[in-house]
Amino acid sequence: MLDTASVSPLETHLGYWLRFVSNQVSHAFRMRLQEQDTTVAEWVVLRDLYDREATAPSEVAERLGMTRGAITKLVDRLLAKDLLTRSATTLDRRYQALALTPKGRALVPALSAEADANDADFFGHLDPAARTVIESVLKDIVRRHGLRAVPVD
Amino acid sequence: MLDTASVSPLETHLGYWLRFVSNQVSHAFRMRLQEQDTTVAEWVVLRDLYDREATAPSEVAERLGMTRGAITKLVDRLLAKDLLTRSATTLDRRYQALALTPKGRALVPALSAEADANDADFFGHLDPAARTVIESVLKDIVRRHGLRAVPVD
DNA sequence: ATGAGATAGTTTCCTAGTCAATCACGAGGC
DNA sequence: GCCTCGTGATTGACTAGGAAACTATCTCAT
Repeated sequence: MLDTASVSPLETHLGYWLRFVSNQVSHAFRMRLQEQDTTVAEWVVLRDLYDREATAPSEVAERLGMTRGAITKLVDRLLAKDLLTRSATTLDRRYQALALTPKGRALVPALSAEADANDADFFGHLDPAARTVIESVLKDIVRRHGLRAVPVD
Repeated sequence: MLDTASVSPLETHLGYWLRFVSNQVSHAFRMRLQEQDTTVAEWVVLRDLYDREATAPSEVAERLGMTRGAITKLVDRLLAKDLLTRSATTLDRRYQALALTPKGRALVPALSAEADANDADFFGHLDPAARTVIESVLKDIVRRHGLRAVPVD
């Protein structure tokens, strides 16, 4: 018999279950988006741009918790798909202005519906009390630890 | 003013908060493990091997929800660190036997302590009732949706 | 016994990130 | 007015993992 006394099982950690469920939710969402030829990262950027007139890549990076390099590449892909535009700004030529194209703007509600459906699929059955507990605990943890922004994956 | 009426904010999704917190927990854990020169994926494999005499790579892959290819590479790294051994089995020469080295075995409790500390850091303050609610809800969701195994990242 | 699949592991190619170096631009001290 | 320094964006090197092709081995029906 192996001596395993000093090591607690992974399943005793709440973080384990959190990650497990979170990954399943994300994976299911990824599958949904795949049918719309979109990735989760792309969705998050499109969503971020949806309620702003125009915004700089570095601001998007900041809000989404990604590096500027990642945003550059992500934006390249979205440009290729004609979902957004990247244009120079007049005031400070270092900055770029990102904005959705009509095509990009039109896509967001459809993706948003997938997000809603996915969330309902996993959490729709929760009774309101439980949902409230979870939501407030998670937000509280974010408040305690979390200054950093939206993680993507 | 932009027309954003039809699109619900991300923050209304429980999955958003779940991912947010889960990523923060994972990130903090990654930082802890980094000080021990270990990655999360390595930890999970070591932990998996800890309470088994020996096991085949494909079984590890199955249990951890990774591909066999990923395990091959992960095992290569762990071999290089002298944390486990890979040896042929006599009965079926396709199979390999993975087992911890003494060094690997000795490392696990230290890593486990980090995992405990990390979990306590994020969830230690929860009152038992809230913790119970969350745990049971998460496990219930896994039961409903989740046949797939432990996600790594 | 042998040939057709099934299975274990490895390898190759691809993707999507990070990090660090670099380039372009602007601001502020002198 | 310049020079230095900070900042925005891009690029290249690197990493970890997935998908699928490939190799070796085993199993089983004939």
